[in-house]
Amino acid sequence: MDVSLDPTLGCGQAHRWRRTGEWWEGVIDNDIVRMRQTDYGAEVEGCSDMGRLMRYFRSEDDLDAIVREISERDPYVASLSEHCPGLRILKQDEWECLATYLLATNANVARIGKMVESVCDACGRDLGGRHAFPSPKDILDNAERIPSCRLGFREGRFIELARRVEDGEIDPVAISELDYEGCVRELIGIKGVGPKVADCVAIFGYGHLEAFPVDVRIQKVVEEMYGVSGSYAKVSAFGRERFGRYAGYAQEFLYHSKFIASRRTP
DNA sequence: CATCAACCTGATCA
DNA sequence: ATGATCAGGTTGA
Repeated sequence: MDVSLDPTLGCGQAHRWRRTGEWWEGVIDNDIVRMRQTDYGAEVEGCSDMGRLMRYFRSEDDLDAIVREISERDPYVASLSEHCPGLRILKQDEWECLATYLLATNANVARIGKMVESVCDACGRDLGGRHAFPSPKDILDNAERIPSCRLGFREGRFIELARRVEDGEIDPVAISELDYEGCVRELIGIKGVGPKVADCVAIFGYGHLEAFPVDVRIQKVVEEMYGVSGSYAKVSAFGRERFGRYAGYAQEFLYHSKFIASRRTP
């Protein structure tokens, strides 16, 4: 499997990966996984289920074919993939992805990571050094520790989400049966989940690669490059129609192009 | 349906 | 150093 760890794990799609020297350390389910880049792919330590790891990295995604397909619709955006070869969209755990992105509201990537790690430390199973992402029950059983995580206005939404999932009002597994539109419709009904978070969960948690999440950065790029602006619905629909079933990958390429541009311009 | 302030906190900027 | 600003948005008016 071809993969570049830096753009894949460091771009903010998953929030539990930390880089120390040449090693990336993260938590997948109940494993503390360490990875480092090799010529051909990645070296892995600590993973008890390589099949799970392959699914996590969506090893079935043929990156060249995806870029080719995007290229038929928009060669320029496809060419942006050269800035981040080996970038893969991840397939994260549904519940973890939903709960994590609920916390992402109006916070920067650094802060999201801290909130997530804090919640894991406070409520998740101790794996030895790192903690697993807590189940809804873990959160409810340790609710008194949540205030120390300093989630701010997200705290109430976070606990309510845990309660509704634990009570069966929300079923993250059942949502995986739905198509993209059904998935988003279902997610948006959750308090604290708007269109942006729903799209992120649809793509990173449920594997709907046609989702085109529009954050402030993508909003600016799309306006600059295509002159498209306006409501969330309008811009994200533009992305899906323009780039097709791999719009999510196109979104990543655009995201990284903006990153490079903004770092070059003081 | 579009617009807009308020929202917790902390990292970043002036 | 210390205060303003803003951040992978959502909500409710």
